[in-house]
Formats: sequence, structure tokens, C-alpha cells
Amino acid sequence: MKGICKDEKEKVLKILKLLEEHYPNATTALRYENPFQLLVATILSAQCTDKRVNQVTQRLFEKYKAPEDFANLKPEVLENEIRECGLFKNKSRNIIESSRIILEKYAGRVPDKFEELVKLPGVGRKTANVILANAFGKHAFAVDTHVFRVSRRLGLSDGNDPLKVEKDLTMKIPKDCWNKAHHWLIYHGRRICTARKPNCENCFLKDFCRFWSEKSKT
DNA sequence: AACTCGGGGCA
DNA sequence: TGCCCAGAGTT
Repeated sequence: MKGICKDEKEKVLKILKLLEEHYPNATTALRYENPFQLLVATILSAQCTDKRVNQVTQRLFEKYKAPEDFANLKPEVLENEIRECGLFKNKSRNIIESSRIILEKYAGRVPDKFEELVKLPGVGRKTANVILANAFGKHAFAVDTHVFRVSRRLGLSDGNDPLKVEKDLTMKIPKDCWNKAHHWLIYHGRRICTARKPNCENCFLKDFCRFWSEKSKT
């Protein structure tokens, strides 16, 4: 853990401990052994809760399991299966097209490199990192809007773009709790550290929070 | 940088 | 009932 002073490291560990205490049931959802099924689930997760994605995919994967099952699906058929996840026209088209590319270009295997993953339709840097981390055990931390905002407010990162925040979190958070930390930060971002009116007064992290310390000095 | 997709969550 | 969103693509 080079490049980080001792105090900073201790601060990170205290924050993680508090998150764990307050959110013991933080879900580690969207974990599929099958990289392709994780890919489909992660594309579906845009602007949608993991809980709902899991409900939909549980049904979906009973009918369709592999790239070849999705590649020749009519878009309307898939749209109807995934409707509850929202944005279903885009997601349906992207899942089918990605399945075709995986079949034709990668012999049915989901690629395990960032540069290849982000070329797939419906896969951006967040989705790519979810797959790299959870399906291939790679060194990647997925940064969504909540992780981005909460990390910056807490002072875990001073980056102005997701890539910098991603690098900071990758460096500062011990790898064995990346998956939990990801969901803790998201959960905290929805419950307390919201985008508009964060409930700082009731936040158990305000002693460590840069946002609060600046906000509270009148 | 702003807009679009969209059903569901939540006040 | 209306606002907002656990991203990504397009203009």
C-alpha cells in the first residue's frame, strides 16, 4: 500500500468498519459464476436496483443461458422479459448485439480485458469493471454515480472523473472488501449521502467527512 | 454538455 | 402524482 500515509490508511479502515457495522446486510448482488450471465445482469443493472435485476434474471436464465440463446432472439421478445428493469429497448438491443459479437469474435467467451469489454454495446467503464472484478478476479473497482459522489465527499478521492476515483479506491481499499465496500457506498449514497439533500446531521461518518467539515463551518 | 431511454421506488 | 434514478449512447 505505497503512496498512502499511515493516518490516511487508518481513516479508510475506520470508515469501512463503520459502514460494515451500519450496513451488515449490504447485498453482494449480481454475482454469477457464469461471466456471460454476469454480463447480461450488469447491462440490465443500469438505472435499476440489483434486487430487481435478480428477480428478472432468475426468470430469464431459466429460458436463455448462453450467448447462442440470446443472439437470435427477436428484440421484442427480450424486451418483454426485461421490461421491469427499465430502459428495456436499449438493453434488449445491446444484450443481443453483445451476444452476437461474443459468439462471432470471441468464440462464445466473454473477453477478460477492459479494452475489449467496453467495445461491447451496453458496456461502459462501470459495467466493464464489475465484470473484470467479479467474473475474472481482476484488479478493478467499479465506480457508479453513488460511489463517485460518496467517495469524493468522504475525501477517499479528490478525482474529478471516475477514472481517478477508481484508481484512488483501488489503492486505498483493501482488495478483500472491494465487493462489500462497493455496495456499502452505494447503500450509503441512497440512504444518507444523497446527491441533493444529504442527511449529514444523522450521518455516522461525519467525523471523517470532508464535505461535512466544510459545510458545517458556517 | 445536454438529451434520451423507462419502469419502479419513494415522498 | 410527480420527481428521480445502482449508465451508456448519441448529437
